[in-house]
Amino acid sequence: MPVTVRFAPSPTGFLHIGGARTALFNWLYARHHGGTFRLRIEDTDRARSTQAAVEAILGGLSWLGLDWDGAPVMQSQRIERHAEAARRLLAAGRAYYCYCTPAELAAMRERQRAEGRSIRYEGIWRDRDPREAPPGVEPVIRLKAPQTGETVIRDHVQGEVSVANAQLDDLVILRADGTPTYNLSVVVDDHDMEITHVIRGDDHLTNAFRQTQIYRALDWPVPEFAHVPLIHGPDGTKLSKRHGALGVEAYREMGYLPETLRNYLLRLGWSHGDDEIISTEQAIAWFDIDGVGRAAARFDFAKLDSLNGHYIRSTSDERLVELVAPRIEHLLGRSLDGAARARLQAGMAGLKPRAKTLVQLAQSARFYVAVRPIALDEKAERAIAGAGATLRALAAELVGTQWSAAALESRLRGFAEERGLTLGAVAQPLRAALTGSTVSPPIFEIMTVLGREETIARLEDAAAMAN
RNA sequence: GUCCCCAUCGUCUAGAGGCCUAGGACACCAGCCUUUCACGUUGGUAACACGGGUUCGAAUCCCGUUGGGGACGCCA
Repeated sequence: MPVTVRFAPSPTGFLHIGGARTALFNWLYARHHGGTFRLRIEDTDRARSTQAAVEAILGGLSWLGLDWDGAPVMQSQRIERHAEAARRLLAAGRAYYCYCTPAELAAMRERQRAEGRSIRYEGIWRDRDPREAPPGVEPVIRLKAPQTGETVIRDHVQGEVSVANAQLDDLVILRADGTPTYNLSVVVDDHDMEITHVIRGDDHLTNAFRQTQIYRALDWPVPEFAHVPLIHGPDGTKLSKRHGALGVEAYREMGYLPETLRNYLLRLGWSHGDDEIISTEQAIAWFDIDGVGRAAARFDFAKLDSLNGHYIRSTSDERLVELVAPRIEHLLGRSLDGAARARLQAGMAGLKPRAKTLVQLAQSARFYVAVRPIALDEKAERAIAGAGATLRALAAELVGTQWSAAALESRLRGFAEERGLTLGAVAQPLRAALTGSTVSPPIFEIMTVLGREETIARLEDAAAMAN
């Protein structure tokens, strides 16, 4: 049977990093096995689902490069089909009406909590005659779950996991208003979509037991399960929207490349020996569930940064200019003309090994396209303080110098030597004058990118400021 | 509280009984390279949670303890 997997987010917020990894694993599994990767939007919580969230999720997946097969299934459009399954179970005697009110159930849970017992529905209406139903109460439908024995799932990550059926209660499958609940909807949709492998977060492990019971009641085959450990925050607890989990678009804004995220997320919980830098092609070739570990992992920005630096370094100058130009335009509050972009392009080779993120790259590239007189930071001001005469002499010296990095370097070395200065003593004020900073790419490279006229003008600007 | 899961350097992990004096990556420290900062490169600090078994032999198997996490909705 061909592999069919799905990613089934609920559109109640952005696509967070845990969801992104789940999507990645499903996508890789499908691509590796030549199968199908489907999307299902679980929007049956009409109160919390929003169209904006649907778009954020689709946008996040697209940015990550995870393309799905076919149109996304909107779960809300299938509730009639779900309800029908519930009615079928009712007719077959595998489900029953329950007339408990939400208030009664809350009181029951409260009592159980107080008595230190496990919290579950006690089957009050399981065998009770519906004719005893209190007037005016719309019933829910509950699954008549097995009460003895155990339910076992064979999970591809967790192994064989079983739970005593006595631990599981008769869950609601259809609400009083006639709408289906989560576990029923998932089972019906996974069945109808012919999902062969359910790969999802560990937090769904207990749902797998209930879903297995629903599959059995419906006489449907149970799919393969793979429950992937969760990604924890730096504090070691589940990432959630309420404690700092970020959407993938936040990572984009912070200047991470999609290939970085793919590689990083892949290595969080999955491994292939000692391999760290793994291209997407390689990942598709290598990925399988047996490489997934069983322990939760913590998210670490330091490693993400390091990986991103690697991918920035291996990205073409052209693409980097495309990515960084809008950020610089935003910083500057104006658009860049062709000459400015040409400078960025020319300077990119020296800029990119110094950046971990596109944010840093934009910041460090800014001086190339800044308009004179450029602003100097504090350290740069200190670097030129008292160096006015040197900078002026340097400007004069540069008028007739051949304009290549090699020629400039030998000329500058001579200039420093004549004055009994180290190269650094000349280079630092020069760097400060040209870039406004004490940290930059190689100074001779910068001069060739800036050109003679701009270089000399910036030197004179700085000289004037220095004394 | 009940149930389920997990446990190797600070972090991500390799490890499927002898190849382990436990390997790699990030971070950190030191050196080299060097006009600054990076990049690169060399070296270093650093872990099998604990206690019992099983075995000639255990990071690897079993049991327990401890610690961590997850789930217990007419949310998904």
